[in-house]
Amino acid sequence: MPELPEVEVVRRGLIPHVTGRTIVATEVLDARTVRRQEGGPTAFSALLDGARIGPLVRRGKFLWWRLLDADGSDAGHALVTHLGMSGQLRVRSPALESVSTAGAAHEGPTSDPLRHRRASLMLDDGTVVDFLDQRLFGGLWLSPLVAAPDGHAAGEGSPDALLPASAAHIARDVLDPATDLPRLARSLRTRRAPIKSLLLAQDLVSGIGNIYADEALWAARAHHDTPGEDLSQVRARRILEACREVMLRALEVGGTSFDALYVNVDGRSGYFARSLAAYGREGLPCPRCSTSIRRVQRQGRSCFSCPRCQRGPRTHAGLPG
DNA sequence: CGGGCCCTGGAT
DNA sequence: ATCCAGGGCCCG
Repeated sequence: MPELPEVEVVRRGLIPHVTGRTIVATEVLDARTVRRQEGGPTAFSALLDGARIGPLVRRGKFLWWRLLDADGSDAGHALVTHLGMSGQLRVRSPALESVSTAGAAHEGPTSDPLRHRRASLMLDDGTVVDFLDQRLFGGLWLSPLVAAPDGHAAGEGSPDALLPASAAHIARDVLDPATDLPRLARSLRTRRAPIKSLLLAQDLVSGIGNIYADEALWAARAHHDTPGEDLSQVRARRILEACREVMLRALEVGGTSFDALYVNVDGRSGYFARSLAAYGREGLPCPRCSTSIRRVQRQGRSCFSCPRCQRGPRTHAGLPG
């Protein structure tokens, strides 16, 4: 599942292939992929046609492409991409295409590298960027730029404080130098909701999904059910620092992937999955104390934790887990 | 702030 | 045939 590190890997992978290029055509195979677009896929394609690609910027799990007019001036809007659950951005060059096609013909339809292709952008040098998405939770759209109120760079890779209006409600992420961790920790401590819900709330702190939330809570020896208001400042900070560390570590090895849905921009999977300590490890030993990792459901999502290292507020009470 | 929904395909 | 996976948005 693409969370911050995976999206950052995609951003870095795309940059050399797309920056400075011009979009000469777009193809929308599934109209549902073009979301929140005034005028729908038709307007989407019309506005993108002829646009030049400027900086690629990421905030949390949102990745946007700044666009320039033909004369190099800022177009005032950005191409926003969100990978959702299963989205991928893949780069194809004419030279590689024949290789891929040959491989697919040999191995059958399930290994078709363009399976679940929903949209494509054709660039002026022949490069094609494909958006693949099995579950259709991801999407592409154009959004006008607005200024981030704090005046800092809007996200990783941003030349200025401008960001898409449709991402303006997304908080800065824990890797953003403009994020004030102590202040964020204090704001978590004003909330009654369980800490894991708070870590997943993208309008408080962005980029964290179910996997890294569980990993960070494990690393910080914190229980997912602990209300934010019950955390000390030190403990809240420690959890946020764990979020930062676990995502930096994932970034170093190219992101997480374990169900073959996610691959990076070159089509290769990251391999952080090997070093997951809690997530997806129900019944397996905790790497710290060997107690069996336990899985419980919260708000329809799985939570994996060590019942010994991560003592919670309700270990004896009625809730399952 | 929690629950339901979107959506597909692999597992059971 | 049914369940499960979950990011983000919308609802009450």
